[in-house]
Amino acid sequence: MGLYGLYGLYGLYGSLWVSMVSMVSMVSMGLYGSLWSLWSLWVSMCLYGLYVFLWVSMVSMVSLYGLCVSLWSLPTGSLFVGDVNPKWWRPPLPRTPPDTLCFLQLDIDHYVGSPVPGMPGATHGPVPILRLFGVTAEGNSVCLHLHGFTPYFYVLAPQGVGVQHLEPLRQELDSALLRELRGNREGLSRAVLGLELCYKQSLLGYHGGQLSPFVRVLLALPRLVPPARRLLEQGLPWGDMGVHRAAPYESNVDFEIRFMVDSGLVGCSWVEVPSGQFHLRGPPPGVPPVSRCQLEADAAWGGLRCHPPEGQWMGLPPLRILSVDIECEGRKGIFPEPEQDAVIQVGCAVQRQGDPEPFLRLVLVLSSCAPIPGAAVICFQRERDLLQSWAEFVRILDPDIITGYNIQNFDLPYLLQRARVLKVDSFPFLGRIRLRRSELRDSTFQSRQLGRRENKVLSAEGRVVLDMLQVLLREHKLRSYTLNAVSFHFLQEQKEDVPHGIITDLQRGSAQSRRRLALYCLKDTILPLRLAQRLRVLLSHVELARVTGVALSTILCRGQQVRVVAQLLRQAMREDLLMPVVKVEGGEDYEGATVIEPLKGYYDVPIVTLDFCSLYPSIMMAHNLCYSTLLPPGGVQLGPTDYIRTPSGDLFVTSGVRRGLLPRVLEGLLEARSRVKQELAQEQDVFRRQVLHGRQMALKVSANSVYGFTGAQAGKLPCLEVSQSVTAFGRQMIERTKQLIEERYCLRQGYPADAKVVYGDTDSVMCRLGVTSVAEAMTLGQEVATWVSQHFPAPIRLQFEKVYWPYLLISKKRYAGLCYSSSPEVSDGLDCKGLEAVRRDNCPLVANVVTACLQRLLLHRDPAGAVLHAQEVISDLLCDRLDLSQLVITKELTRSDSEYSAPQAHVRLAQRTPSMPWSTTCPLTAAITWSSSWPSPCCASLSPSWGRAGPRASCSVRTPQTP
DNA sequence: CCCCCTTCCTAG
DNA sequence: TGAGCTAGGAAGGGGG
Repeated sequence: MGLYGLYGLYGLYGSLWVSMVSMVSMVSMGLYGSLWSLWSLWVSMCLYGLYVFLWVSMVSMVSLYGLCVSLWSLPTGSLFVGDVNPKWWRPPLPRTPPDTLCFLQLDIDHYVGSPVPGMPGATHGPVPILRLFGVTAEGNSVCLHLHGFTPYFYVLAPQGVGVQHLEPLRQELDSALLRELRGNREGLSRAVLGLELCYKQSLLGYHGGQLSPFVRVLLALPRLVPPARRLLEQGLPWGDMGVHRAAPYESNVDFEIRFMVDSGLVGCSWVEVPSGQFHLRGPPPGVPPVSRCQLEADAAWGGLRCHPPEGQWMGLPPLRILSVDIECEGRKGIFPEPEQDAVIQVGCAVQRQGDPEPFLRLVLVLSSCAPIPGAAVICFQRERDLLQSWAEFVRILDPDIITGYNIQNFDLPYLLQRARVLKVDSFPFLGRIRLRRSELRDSTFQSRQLGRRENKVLSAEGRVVLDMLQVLLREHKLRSYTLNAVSFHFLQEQKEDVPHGIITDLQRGSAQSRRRLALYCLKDTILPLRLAQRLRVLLSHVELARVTGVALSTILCRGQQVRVVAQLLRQAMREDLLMPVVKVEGGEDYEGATVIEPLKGYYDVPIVTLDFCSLYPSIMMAHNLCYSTLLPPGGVQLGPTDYIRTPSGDLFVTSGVRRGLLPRVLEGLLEARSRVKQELAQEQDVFRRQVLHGRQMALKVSANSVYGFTGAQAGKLPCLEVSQSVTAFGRQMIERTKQLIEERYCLRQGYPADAKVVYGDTDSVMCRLGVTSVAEAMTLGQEVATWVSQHFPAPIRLQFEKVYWPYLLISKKRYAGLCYSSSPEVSDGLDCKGLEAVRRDNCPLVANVVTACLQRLLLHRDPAGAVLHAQEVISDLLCDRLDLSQLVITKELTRSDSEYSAPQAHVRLAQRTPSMPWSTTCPLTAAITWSSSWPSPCCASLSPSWGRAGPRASCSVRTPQTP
């Protein structure tokens, strides 16, 4: 009796709590969502009652603690109750609640909610609450609500401002803001929490180092920042100081970034809340949980401890990675549309980070399906049950990361839309917040580099969507990005052979044919997991998040700028420097790097390549180039040794006066890079080497993008003085290097020959030093590099990179050569830059022919033979590389026998190829022409000639436009 | 035929 | 309100 009483009481109590907590969420949901949430509320109420009942009645059986929490996580429906595989649950919670709350944070966001008693910050009205999602070392999922962190920004105050001016200004701004809040439905009573007078400096420009008065504007909600900034910028009365238009600082910093920077928290790091400083959500009198995580707690912002990702805090907990793939019942020749075409199968594979294999394979099939060993098959008669069950599966499984191939733009949107069409009300709740509807958002991403890219974004709070297609598009330049091509390239493994056209037929066939489709579907979930594993995608992205200090999801779905901003802010904060908000204006372009005029030709002698390592970062470090060291024209007067004039005419103070922020940031990145390179040198495992290589590349790209950030005119903080100084130094350096080498390494100075810089681009020079062997070239190259380096300030360093022999220089940015980088005996193979062999805007035949010709020329060292056997090359290609049935010789043209020209063979080939992803299905045509003029204006040529300097040759082929 | 523009993709 | 940068070759199109 008593127990039943408790049950009902606690059920009521719980439901009240849930309803209160859900109020705010419901505001943002539509009517439909609200209806659903009411229903869910009812279910939650029952479950909560049951949960509390179990809790109270089994207090002594502590081992059931985990089970209770699991029950609380039960899905809202009951489709699965009989089918739940124990492996689906996360590991149970430890026997006793944790003493300290320690976990790896994977995702950070914030929401506006009601204050929780006992937590810092406002005690009534809406408050911003940060939310950290993560996983403990034991593999339990965590949701931590952090209270008391306040959004803020700064404005520059007029000289002579005093604390007495603050309260009138606060009231002015406060009432202006509240007036703008139409309706003020949340009942905000105070928009401006406070103004603080502080003394800081702008990080833009050196102004003698004096501090200026700034006002720090603390606001009740992050969304008040833009209007507050606008009001202050437009001008408000500052008491007796009159109306002042105040320049804003750091008002364009995202709330989460602000929080991470201020807390010293980097992405994917371990955090800890000490004993007694957090309150686990749970049974009364605790606050009821709102998430699906196993552990949920509240803590004050100040109670969070952040462990730098070093030593024991470098590892990762057993994260759960869910890979998903769906099959649709498409109509003949029509791409599946969720408004019409059913989802017939959903494949899932789940792997723990660090495990070699998935521990769970599951496929949900519409209609019957024959069993599959090693995989669970669940059959459904109705599509809506299938969809609902999948969503419930996701909620039970509680994955940290959702992966797959093109899930971001296809599978997930399709499922969501299909569920909407079929009115599967409980479907779109895929995140970790119980009452939060998963929504689809269109985002356009535009940059000069990548062009315009349209993406869909699924909201699933607390889970990270990691689409392998997006990762590969960003990080690898491939000819084709189909899952099949990519798997073959990286795994030497391919998809199950099921052509698109027969999917519907297989579905409509028998249990056996649906089994075949299920195998195909499962394979498509396994392949992305294997790809991610082989390319160490998770590890390298985690590393990037840690290095640049932003969250994993930021790394995955945003650009380079936000990473630089985060690093800049961290550095600036330590020195009381503030980031101004600059206006975007379409400025004119600035001058970039020098490309040395190539001495075109075929070189049958060793050519030494020397390059400046991390040229632009090292220039910025060597000359202390930064926002904070820029001396504006007509600025403070300084002694002649206190500043430098860059080759572009801009002035910067020396590091003795003030060390720049950017040089410091770069130091951090490059030191991390050299640590990784040391590791790389000791690593034996092929694939771990690839990771480390990828990681050091990522650090290099991060360092290089610091320069790009200063030149990004549509960016957060462009500073062309910095970027044009960097490139101007670079231009000066490469000219100087050429001059130094040619003046010292010559006959007149006692060297065996006159050295010649035959080519160079941005940070590299290719030199003919007059030596006749690779070994000599390496030795002399080292010496030259060391000697030249002495002429430049640290950390600028010219290093020996490799030797080319032979070397074919066709034009700027187009060359090839046989490469020796470590051993003079063993070549590293052909290196080919800019030629059609490495370009993706031609059909594969073109690249193949060019590669074959380059091999003849550079590997077999037989330029004449390359032409004489032109037909043979084609025959080789026909036989070895291409399917004869796919090639048609449409035209055979003249064979010139003029004594001044090499034999010409004009052959027109048509090749049917699977189209490139961005191309249509038209067959591509390649015209291959051999001619004697060089460099040839022909569309395609491989043509040697003999001049006074010896043999010369060029090779290029093009694809004509498809008619 | 030349010149100038755009588009694509690469080098660094 | 979110987007790193410039140089440069190959090729097509349009205008003179």
